[in-house]
Amino acid sequence: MIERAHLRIIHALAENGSLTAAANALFLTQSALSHQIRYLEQKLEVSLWQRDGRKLRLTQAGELMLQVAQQVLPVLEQTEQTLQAYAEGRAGILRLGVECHPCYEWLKKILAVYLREMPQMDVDIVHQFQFSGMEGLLNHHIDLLVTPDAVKQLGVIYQPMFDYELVLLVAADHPLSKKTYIDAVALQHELLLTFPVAHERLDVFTQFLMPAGIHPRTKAMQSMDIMVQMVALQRGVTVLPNWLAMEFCQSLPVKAIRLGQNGLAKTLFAAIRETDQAVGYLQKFIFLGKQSN
Amino acid sequence: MIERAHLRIIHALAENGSLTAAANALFLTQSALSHQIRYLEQKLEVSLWQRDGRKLRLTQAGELMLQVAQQVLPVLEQTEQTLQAYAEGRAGILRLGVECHPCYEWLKKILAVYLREMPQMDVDIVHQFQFSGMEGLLNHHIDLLVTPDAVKQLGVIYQPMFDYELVLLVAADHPLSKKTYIDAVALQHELLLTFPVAHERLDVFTQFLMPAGIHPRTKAMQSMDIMVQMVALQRGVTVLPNWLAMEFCQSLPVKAIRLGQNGLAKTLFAAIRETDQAVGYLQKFIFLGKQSN
DNA sequence: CTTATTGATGAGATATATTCATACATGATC
DNA sequence: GATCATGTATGAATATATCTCATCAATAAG
Repeated sequence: MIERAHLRIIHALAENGSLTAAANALFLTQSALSHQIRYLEQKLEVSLWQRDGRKLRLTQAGELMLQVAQQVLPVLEQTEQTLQAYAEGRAGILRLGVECHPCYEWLKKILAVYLREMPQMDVDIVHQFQFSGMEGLLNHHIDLLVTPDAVKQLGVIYQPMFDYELVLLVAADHPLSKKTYIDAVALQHELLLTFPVAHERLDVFTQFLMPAGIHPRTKAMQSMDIMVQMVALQRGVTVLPNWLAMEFCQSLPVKAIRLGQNGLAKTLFAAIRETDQAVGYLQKFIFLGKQSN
Repeated sequence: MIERAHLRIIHALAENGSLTAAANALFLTQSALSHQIRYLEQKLEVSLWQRDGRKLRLTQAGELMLQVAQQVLPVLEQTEQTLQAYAEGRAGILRLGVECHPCYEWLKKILAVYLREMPQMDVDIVHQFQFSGMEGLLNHHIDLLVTPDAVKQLGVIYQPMFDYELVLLVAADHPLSKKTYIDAVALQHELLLTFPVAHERLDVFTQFLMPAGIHPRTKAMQSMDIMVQMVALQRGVTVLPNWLAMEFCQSLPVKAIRLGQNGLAKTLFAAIRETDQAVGYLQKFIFLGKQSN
């Protein structure tokens, strides 16, 4: 019944004083506006304006409609602007999932850049999932999962973003600190400080220690900073991404050592639903992620 | 760009779960909804929903649009209802003008009935005008003028509403109280209590005393009740509409006497702008006014 | 594997909106 | 008070938008 066009006409009429002027403002003919309102008046059985000399005067019904126009039109215009921003990938909520500690540490770096470049975007970070990050992605709890494991999954595509290497962190005066690389056996009698997750989810176990049948003592710790402090005090060793290890080498008496002769290389992937390939703000995140190398 | 139809579709989709169900709810085909949204998506260059299996899932943009729909649609529906009420003359503001004391007294009676029958109507009563009630009517400060003078005026039409007679009110023990009617001469030596307005605006002067060349002493009074009290105490006489006089005769020792052999007949008219002839709530007022006889 | 349900899409039919031409009304100007 | 400039109303023709129909594709259930 009442369409946006009608609100526009009533508003333009009030704004411009005459139908002719309103028609110009709307890039239509005076006739079009007259017909439109006449049609609406017939439907509503109420007149919205009266001729008063050669001007038009809004009736009480017309005044009501003008109020409504002033309430509704800005909402629609604002909505169109926001949708425009969505279209260009500038606005929205980026819902990210992270499952591993290195992912989270890397994300902290990249996020600052993302938020600076996308001022209208909000970001939600989810690290607790009922089952897994993948399940969260498929259930639409998140829209992008940062993960080192590109497990084949229907409807999900992976994009590599960031390459890094897992390294051993030891005290500068630790016996192992002279080596350029170490084998798994070298860790047999060390205390390995880890994050508090199942060993199956730690690459150093699945890809380095377990294949060699080595099972060092471990101690789970909540805070990475305290973990590194303890390493510096020769109270244990730990495994970190190389770029994090580098940072600690600057400020503390610790050293990073390659795990195995060829190192333990990893890649962080962005996993998104296939249907979301074209979504601007996801593309932008992946683009920035790739640049972080 | 975003039309009411689009909001309706998004809303119906969220409400009914599937496009087909939404289409039924809107009495349209599923095809129509699909085409509409597709067109909007092309214009906005943003997708509003995604197929998820054989259901549809709103995107973030779609969710935004749903929010807007939930904000805007009720406003438009409410507006249509109110306009419906306007159309049936049930809602609006009745802006009344009154210029004479009898008019005002009569209005008080009739207004209670009007407000009871028109619960959605507001009433404004204006009795102060820059120049005249007629000017107020033509300037749209009021929409209906209650007046005893049907002065011809272009663009204004009059409808008779209420007939009454002006009568003389005297104390029950006043010498004149025995008469069935009096002539103007009989008032020559009486003190005439009047409302505080120019004599030219009082019918008893213009239509009874002045034609006979009689100029009794007068005293202007603010309150009609006190005026009548003074009449009862033989401190003067006054002229009132017969229906008001009747009421006082019930409660006080006063008597009403006809002015002249044939009485001083008056009619209250409703004056409205010609352009407002079809306005429901004005018609209703005039209808009730006529019934008050 | 088949079937029922749901959404997408192109073509054609229908409905709606816009323009054009013109009539009508009004207020200003000479 | 006749003329002109300005503004609105309206019928008919045209342009545009919307809807339906027929059909395909995808999917979930039997």
